[in-house]
Amino acid sequence: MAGKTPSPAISPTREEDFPAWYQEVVRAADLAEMAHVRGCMVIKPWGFGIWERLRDVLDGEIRARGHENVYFPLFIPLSYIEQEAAHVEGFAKEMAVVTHHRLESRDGKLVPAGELEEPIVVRPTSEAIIGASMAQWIQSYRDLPLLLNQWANVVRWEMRPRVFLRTTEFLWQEGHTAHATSTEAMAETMEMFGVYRSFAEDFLAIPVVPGEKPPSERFPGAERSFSIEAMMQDGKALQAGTSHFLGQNFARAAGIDFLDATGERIHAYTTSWGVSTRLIGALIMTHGDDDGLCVPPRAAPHQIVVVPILRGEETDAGVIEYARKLVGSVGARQRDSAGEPLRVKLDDRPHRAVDKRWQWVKRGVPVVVEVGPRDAAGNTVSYRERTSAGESRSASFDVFVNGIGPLLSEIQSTLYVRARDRLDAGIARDCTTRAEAEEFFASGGEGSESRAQGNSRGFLLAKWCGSPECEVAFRHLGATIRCIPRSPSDPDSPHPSFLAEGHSCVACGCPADTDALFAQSY
RNA sequence: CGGGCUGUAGCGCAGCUUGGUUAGCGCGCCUGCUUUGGGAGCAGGAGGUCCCGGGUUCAAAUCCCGGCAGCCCGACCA
Repeated sequence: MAGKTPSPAISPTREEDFPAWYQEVVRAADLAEMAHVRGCMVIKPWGFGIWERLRDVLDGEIRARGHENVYFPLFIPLSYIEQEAAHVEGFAKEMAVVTHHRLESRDGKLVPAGELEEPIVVRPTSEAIIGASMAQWIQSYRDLPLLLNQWANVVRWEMRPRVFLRTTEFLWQEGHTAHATSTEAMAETMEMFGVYRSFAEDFLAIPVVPGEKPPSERFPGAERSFSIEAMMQDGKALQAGTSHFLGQNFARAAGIDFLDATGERIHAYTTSWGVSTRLIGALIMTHGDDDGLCVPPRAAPHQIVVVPILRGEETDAGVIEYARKLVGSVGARQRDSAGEPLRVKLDDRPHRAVDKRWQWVKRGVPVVVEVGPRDAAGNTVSYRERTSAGESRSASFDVFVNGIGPLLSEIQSTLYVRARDRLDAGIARDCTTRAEAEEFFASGGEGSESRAQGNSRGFLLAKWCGSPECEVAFRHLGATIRCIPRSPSDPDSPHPSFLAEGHSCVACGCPADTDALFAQSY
C-alpha cells in the first residue's frame, strides 16, 4: 500500500451513487442507524453530539432575542387540530393517531382495548396546542409579545423515510410567538429568518439562498413562509429552516384575542419557525467527501482528537503523558473565535493508532493529532486537517497549541468557501425561455452515471410571472420553485445576490419581474 | 396509497432455477505472532430460529399457499 494513493473510505463514492454514498457516510461516521420501528432512527453518540452542539448554539441565539423555552405535550386532542382548515388539510395525511389507552391479552397476543372517546394525535407541529394556551394567557396588549420556543420531537407519518432527511419521528426546535400588530409579527418572522440564515452560514458553514415560499409550498395555515435553501453536492435543494408569518389565521381559530389600548378586542398576529435534525443531513451532503463526514469546527463535538501512537514498549507511558499534556494545554488555555474553549479529546483506546485516526477521519473531526515517541522526544506534534487530504504536518508543541484556534477558524472558513463556490457555480441565471429551462433540468448531472442516479444539475434562477400554472411548469422534470429569493432585511424586495436575467417569465414569456429559484429537492 | 424488487452471521452478499453431507464468501469481531508515523500481514477462532406460519416430500434456505418486514420508482413532506 505504501506509495499508492489510498482508496476512499466511502464506497460507493459521491460520483458513483450519491444516495448510497449518503447512507454509507451515516454508517461509517457512526451518526445514526435506522431503528426497528418503521421510519425511525437511532441517533448515536457522535450524531447526537453534533445535534447537541447545534442545539446549544441555536438555543443561545433564540434566548438572546427574548424567547423563553417551554414544553407542550406530545399529544394533541383531535379537536384542536380541526380548528384551522388549511392546517388540517396540510397535515391530515401524515398524522399518527392514538385511539386506545390499554392493551389486553387475548390468545397470548396483546390487543388494543379501551377505545378513546376522542382520538389523540401525536404532534406533527404544535401550533394548535400552543395556540390554545396562548388564548388563555393573552388578555391584554400588555401580555404581548409572547415569545416562546420549544425543543421537542414531532411525528409525521412519511411515506419514504431517509435517515436525518425525512424520518417519521424527528427532533426540532419550534418557536411560537404572538404579537399585537402585523408589522411586529412580520418583523419577528424576518428576525428569526435572519437568525437561521446566519446560523446555517456561520455555524454550519452551509451557504443558503434565503427566500419566500411560493403559495403552494407555504406552511399549512401560514400567510407567508420563508425558507433557507441549501444546495447539496448532487445539485438538489434542501430546505434547511423555515419561518412563518401566520397572520391572524391561528389566532382566529384558537381564539387568541387581546384588548388593545383603546379597549378594542382584536386577534393577535402569530409566527412560528423551526429547524430540525434534517440539518445534520444537510451537513453531510454539503461537507462530506469520499472519506466520510467533514464537520465544521464550530459544530464538531470534538474539534481535535489526539491519538497517541503506542507500540507496546517502554516509551508508551511517556507518549501518553505527552498526549495528556497536549490535551490539557489545548483544552484549558485556547479559545475559538467565539471565545469558547476548544473541544479536544484524547483517544487512548487500545486500538492501533492508524485505525483510530481513520475512524476520526470518517467521522469528520477537523483536526486529528498523532503523537508518538518521536514527537514526545522532540517536543513536536503531528497533525492532519480534515479539509486537506494531503500529508500530515508537523509543528513544535507551542506553535501547535498557540496556532490551533486560528487553524480551526481557517478550516471553518475553508468549508464555507468551498460550499459557497459550489452554490455560486451551481446556479444558472441565463435561461430565459421554457426550452432552455427544460434543457437545463432534463440534462441532469454531468455524465450518464450521474444522470442515472437522478443527480440534478443545480438551481435555476429565472423570472416568473407568478401564475400557478407557470409555478409547476417544470414539475415533470422534478423541479419546483424552492423559493423566491428575498432580501433578509426586506421581505418584499428581491435579494441582490440572486437575480435572474431577462424580464419575461421563463415558462410563459409574459412580462415578469419576480426571481424564482427552480430546483429538484429533497 | 399504486408499480417493481428483496428478506440467509453485526454489515454486504452467494447458494434457490434442477430439493440431498457439517449452509458458504467478503468486511467486521475475538486470540496469537509479526507489524505499526498513509488507512497492516499470517495463522487460528467465535458468531446462523436461512423473516414468520402452514403445506408438499423420506428429505425444504431451495417447491407451493398465506402473513409480516424492508428497499427502489411514483404521488406527499422539515
